[in-house]
Amino acid sequence: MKIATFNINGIKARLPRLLEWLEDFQPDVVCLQEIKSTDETFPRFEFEAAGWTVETHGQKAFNGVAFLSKHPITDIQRGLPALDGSPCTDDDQARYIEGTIKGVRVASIYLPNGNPRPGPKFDYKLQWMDRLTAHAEHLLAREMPTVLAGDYNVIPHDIDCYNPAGWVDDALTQPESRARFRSLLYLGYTDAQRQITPTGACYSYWDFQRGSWQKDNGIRIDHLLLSAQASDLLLDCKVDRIPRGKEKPSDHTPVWVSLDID
DNA sequence: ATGGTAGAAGGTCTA
Repeated sequence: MKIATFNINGIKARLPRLLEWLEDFQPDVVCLQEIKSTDETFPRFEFEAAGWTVETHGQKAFNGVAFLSKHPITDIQRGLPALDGSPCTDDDQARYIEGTIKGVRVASIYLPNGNPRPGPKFDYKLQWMDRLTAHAEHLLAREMPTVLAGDYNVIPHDIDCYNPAGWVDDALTQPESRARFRSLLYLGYTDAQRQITPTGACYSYWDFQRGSWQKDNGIRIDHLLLSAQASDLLLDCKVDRIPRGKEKPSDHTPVWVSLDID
């Protein structure tokens, strides 16, 4: 079973490229971020016609997350709960969707960027991460394979950045951001990419500007975190750089895990 | 310090 995460940076602009990649790569589940569409304007039919189950949590113009799945999705939850587990009523940004697919609890996460810093956007990022950590802990109590996949907007270590010195003031490298990412690992989640490839660069994002892709000036911010039950099933995890090199690409490229489930 | 690119919109905002 292959589960991929892909920040597609606009579903309408990426539609033909994404359909091609789905046909080539044949994932079971894709966690999408930055669909930049509402549920109503998501091009649902184009995917359904190709055999995909579609579940979205969108908003106008910004953010938005979704699932594409070859298998049924059950027990869907839209939006990240508040710290106490109750539905969060004052968060109007669509950044989280969760569901069960073939017995695996899967989340598609678009964590706030947090720039500029300091300021309200960085404060929002940190409180969102606190809510994610609290919810991730609740998920462990289900004792089912769980995959938290998405654009975390966190560069976990300097090795995950082409030029750490140039990013010291950025929200993606701040100690507060990195500590909260580590708190997910301390709960017991495994960073699948680092389980398979402990050292070396595994970039998943290259800026559209300054020839970043051509110079491989990338960062690793798209992650798949696995509960122990999912980690026990982990066969492989890779970055698929091919989509980033095509015409009209997203600035991100897919990262995927293969789990030992038929 | 500025601007460089891209997407959703059809004016700026976000990244």
